[in-house]
Amino acid sequence: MPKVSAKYKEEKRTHILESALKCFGEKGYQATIIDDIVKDSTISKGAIYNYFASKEEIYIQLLQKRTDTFFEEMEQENASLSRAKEKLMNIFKRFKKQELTEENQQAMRVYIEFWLYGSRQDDLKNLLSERYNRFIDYIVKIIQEGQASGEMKADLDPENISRIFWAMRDGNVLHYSFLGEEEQYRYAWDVIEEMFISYVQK
Amino acid sequence: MPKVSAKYKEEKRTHILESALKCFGEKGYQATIIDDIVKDSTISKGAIYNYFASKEEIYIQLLQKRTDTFFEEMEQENASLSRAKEKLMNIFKRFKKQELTEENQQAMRVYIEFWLYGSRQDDLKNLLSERYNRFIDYIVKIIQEGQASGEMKADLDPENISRIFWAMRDGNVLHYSFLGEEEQYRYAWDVIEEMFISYVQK
Amino acid sequence: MPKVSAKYKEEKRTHILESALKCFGEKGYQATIIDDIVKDSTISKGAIYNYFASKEEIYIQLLQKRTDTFFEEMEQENASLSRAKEKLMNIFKRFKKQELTEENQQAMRVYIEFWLYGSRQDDLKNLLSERYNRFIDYIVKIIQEGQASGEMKADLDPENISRIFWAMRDGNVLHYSFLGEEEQYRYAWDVIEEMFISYVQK
Amino acid sequence: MPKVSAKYKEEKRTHILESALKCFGEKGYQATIIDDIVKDSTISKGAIYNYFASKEEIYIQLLQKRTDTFFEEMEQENASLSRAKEKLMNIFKRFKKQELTEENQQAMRVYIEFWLYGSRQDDLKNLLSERYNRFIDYIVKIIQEGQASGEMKADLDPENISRIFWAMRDGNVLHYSFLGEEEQYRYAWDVIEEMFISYVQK
DNA sequence: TATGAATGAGAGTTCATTCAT
DNA sequence: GATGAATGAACTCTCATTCAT
Repeated sequence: MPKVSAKYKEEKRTHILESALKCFGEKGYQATIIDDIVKDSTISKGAIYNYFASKEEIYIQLLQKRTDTFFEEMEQENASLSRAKEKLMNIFKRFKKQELTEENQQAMRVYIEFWLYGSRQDDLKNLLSERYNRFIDYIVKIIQEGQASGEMKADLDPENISRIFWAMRDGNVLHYSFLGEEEQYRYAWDVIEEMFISYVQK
Repeated sequence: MPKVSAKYKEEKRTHILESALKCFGEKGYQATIIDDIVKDSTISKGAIYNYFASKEEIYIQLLQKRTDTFFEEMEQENASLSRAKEKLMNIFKRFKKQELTEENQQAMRVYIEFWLYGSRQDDLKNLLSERYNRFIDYIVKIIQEGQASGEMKADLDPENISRIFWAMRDGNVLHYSFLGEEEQYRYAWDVIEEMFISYVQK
Repeated sequence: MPKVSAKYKEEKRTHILESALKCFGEKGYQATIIDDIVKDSTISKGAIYNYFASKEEIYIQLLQKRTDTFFEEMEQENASLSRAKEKLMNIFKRFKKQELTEENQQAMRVYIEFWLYGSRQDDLKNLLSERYNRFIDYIVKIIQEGQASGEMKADLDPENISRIFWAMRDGNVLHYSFLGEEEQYRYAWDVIEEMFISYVQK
Repeated sequence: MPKVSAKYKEEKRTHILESALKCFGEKGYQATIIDDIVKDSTISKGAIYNYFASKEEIYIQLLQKRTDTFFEEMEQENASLSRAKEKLMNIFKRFKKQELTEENQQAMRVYIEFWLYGSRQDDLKNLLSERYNRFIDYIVKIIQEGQASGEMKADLDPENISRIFWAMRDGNVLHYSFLGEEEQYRYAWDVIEEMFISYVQK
């Protein structure tokens, strides 16, 4: 019989992850020290290590959680849409709205940094690959739907197009997270959407 | 009367920078320790500090050197081309060829990591901003030329288009540097070129 | 809820300071490395840095603590004495007794070294100036009392006399700390007392 | 047959010593790095090591040279004086005049620092002891002359008196080198002279 | 479970000294 | 004799992780 409820533990985990995201976003993963998270969360160092085995694990779980949330929300929103193009445009819309919060900008930074960091460590690489494929697949399916319904060009390679989509998005986020210019980010994203949609549709 | 020739010193600097690029590329800037560079270059730690004031300075000089080289080479190649579209396509071609070397893949990684790293330190931020603007301007001018000659759509915002160009490129490089799949990178880049060119031209 | 009591922490601090004093005394401030203090105190390097921000801060706190102790003790002893001359003689007595311990000899050395060291760094200079003035003032007041009560010559400049007092003391300590000859130090100090007292009194 | 004259070498040595004194005075012995001396003297690092075996040796020779110069000059000045008291007063006068130059203030600092530094190393300790005794003896002889001629109290212990003299001087110099207040230094020295002379004379 | 003091293996950097030219 | 580039041991300080309480 556990001393504290599962709910209590889950909340504490979430609390730590939120603080970690904030710290990683502000200072970067490598530059963040555990004491930063202690200070921000007001949870003791020992307690943090009760919930997570290492600093790296905090990072990983953070990523996992955000990825899961992204797909849950996207799935839900897109469920009501029938056309592939609408779904695609909805994703563009989401990124346009969502990413302009301070919190999200930091989250993006964290995720790019981790990408670089993770690409040198085999155990992480698998994890990141899986995650990457999930994102790729998501767009692949939409493109395939569009091709099936005749909305999109039949001769597109869905996987390649999907890669391009995420490359554009990550590139834009990379620049934005560095430059911090909301207006220009949004503006660029609009034009990217136009370019992309006009390219894939018939 | 200098002890060694300027050429000798220049070569030594270059040698250190090459080793540093290799190490940074393999392990990342933050994860690379000076002793890695010592081992790779077989130059003593003290000697390295005779040529560079700090690990950060090595990074900066690396960036500077590569940037300069890029512009020199690009300028030269493009000098013989008269049409804006040709110039643009030449840049696409260059990235397609160039980036597939192992060395270049690492260089890209280094440059993206530094971008993240630098975005939290004011002194570096200025440096990176300047560098960024140089790249932006380069494409801006080509777009403007294309608009003036009637090759490209008149209603494009050259600066925005340039941002998009670099975002796409950096995004693609980011993915490629992580995934390391040459074929797919090249393929994606081809399609990006097609999409981009067809979008900007009349 | 603190993990350990304030008393525990205070004792640990004191323990570190004692080891530091011993090391600084034996090898000098600059020549002492943190590992010397680690070895002597059997407290880990990290723990030392939990209590003090830097090697310099250890030094400063050491100085502060000893200065405070000196004034507290002196104040207490002199409280029961009514005549200025008695107070002055009491200080002489104290130095004669006190300084012959090994520990004190080292402390003196440390304090002189720090004086030289600090005289080149502006932040320390202020600190040392303040401390110096505290010592000067202490004797100034006694001289003024003596002048007011008619025990001491009215035409003395109390501040100058005070400076001379401390110059003589520091000079004597400097020689002693180098030569380590207790007997001669004590003997010299007796004669200095005689010379000084006979000069200031009516 | 030497390639360069002995005179040339001697000048070069002197030049290095002058620069070293300047550097040591400004930054302290330990804080001075060889490159400071290189810069100030415009003599190459290698050349400096041709003339001196180590940084420490530069220090030692500096001390030796200044000590020799002091005694030579003092001997010469005092040769023309017949009375012990006059000789003593002449030494006081010398210190009053001499020490107020910037150069001398630094020299004093150097000498005190070295004293502390040297007191922990046996090889230096002997050297410094010898030097110390030379200074002690110098005043001892004057006191003895004064006692023989009846100018000074017969019951003084010349060695102790001499120690006191140097302690006062070094203490005063120590304070002055830190505080840098010429006026007060001079003023204190005047009063010390008065106190000392009146104490030793009949 | 929670706490935060303790640990110690590194990290970047410095600098006296050497030695090939 | 002169040069200054090269060397590498040594230094201060950091911080992820552990563990007694």
